[in-house]
Amino acid sequence: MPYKAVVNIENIVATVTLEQSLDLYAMERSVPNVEYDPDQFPGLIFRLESPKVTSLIFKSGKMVVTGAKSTDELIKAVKRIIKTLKKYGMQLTGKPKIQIQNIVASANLHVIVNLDKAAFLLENNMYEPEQFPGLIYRMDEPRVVLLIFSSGKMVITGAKREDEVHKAVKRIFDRLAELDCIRPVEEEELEF
Amino acid sequence: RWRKWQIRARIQSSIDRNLAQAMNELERIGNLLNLSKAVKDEAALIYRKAVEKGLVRGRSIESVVAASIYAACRRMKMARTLDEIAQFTKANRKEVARCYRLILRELEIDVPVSDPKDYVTRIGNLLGLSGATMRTAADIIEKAKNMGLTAGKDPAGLAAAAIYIAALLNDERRTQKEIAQVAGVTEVTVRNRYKELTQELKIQIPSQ
DNA sequence: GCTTTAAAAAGTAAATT
DNA sequence: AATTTACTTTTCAAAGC
Repeated sequence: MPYKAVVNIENIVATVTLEQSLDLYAMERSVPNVEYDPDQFPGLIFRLESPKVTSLIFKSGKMVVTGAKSTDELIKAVKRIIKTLKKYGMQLTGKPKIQIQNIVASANLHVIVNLDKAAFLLENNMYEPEQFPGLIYRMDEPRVVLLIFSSGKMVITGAKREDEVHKAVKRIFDRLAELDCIRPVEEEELEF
Repeated sequence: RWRKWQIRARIQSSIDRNLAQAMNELERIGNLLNLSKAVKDEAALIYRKAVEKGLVRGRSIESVVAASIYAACRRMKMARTLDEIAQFTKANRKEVARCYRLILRELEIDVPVSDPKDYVTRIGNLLGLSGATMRTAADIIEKAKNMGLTAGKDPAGLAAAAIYIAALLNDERRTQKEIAQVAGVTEVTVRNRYKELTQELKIQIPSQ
């Protein structure tokens, strides 16, 4: 079974530290299209159209940026968020510190996975088709969680670096192969 | 020395009090679900392990009891959905599921993957179907498994469709609606599984 | 633990048309 | 019966209850 996995980064969650406190009430008044309801959630919600990301901004000057599909997109988005806030009169100084907290990716192994067999032979897994169609596998190294479907498609989450995603996909493919839990796809429609 | 004994005695008495209350709950829910003594005993054993490992701290006794019953049913191959069990508790399905996952992780308990055949037996009995029909349905499930049609699918939905087909083949037809109701799935799910099973297994349904 | 945000996978569900 | 929308699972941070 040749290894021909296709991996896609779907979402990057990152924290941004501005190192200065912010007046979210003033921000809500001057910046358009923001949501702020401190009774519901302490963060102000700011949506950037391009790159399409959503930011949760806190009064401590820390923010959470979600939705980026690459590191480049994430950095570009953070710059634009800060530029936009400045445009509407927010006083921002210093350079933001960006930290990736979680990377969510999808992958396709292009094989059929025998989930019943994998559930029996694999360690640290949970497969409850009454609750969810995927097998949940907690990998120790790299430390990520994979949601594996019988179609050979999967979700990889919990990674902090992109190489961890690729490493995890290769590792689970090898593991499933050695446990004899995969078989070729009869006929696969090409996706473009 | 004395203090250590005192602490141990206090912990033991708290476990005893917890167990006494839990066993009442277990008996109540178990009877409402018409579970046999063997299943209730298994659930009691699982619950006792959970208490000893301190898994009940910060959680309601009722939720952990419900989760223990679910785990016991799975081990004893007594098909019961989480919803069926959770309906007799104040907790919702999500909370019972959380406790169940905790039990699976923290206690070294092996629970086999849910088998649609267990649901065939339960649905067949609830509908008063013949043993022949249930055996036909079990055969359909076995063939579906071998063809890889069951992975990721709700075992209750698969069993419902297999029962629907088997009942038609054995001339004791039941409507999709009544099967869906006792199986705890929607008619749409029964129909979707029915289409897939008849097509992939090339089952010919005699027209009425 | 909860609240909010994003995203994929595949199954199931409910509301419209 | 086909669409659309929405929820199941997993991950992670933020501040506060």
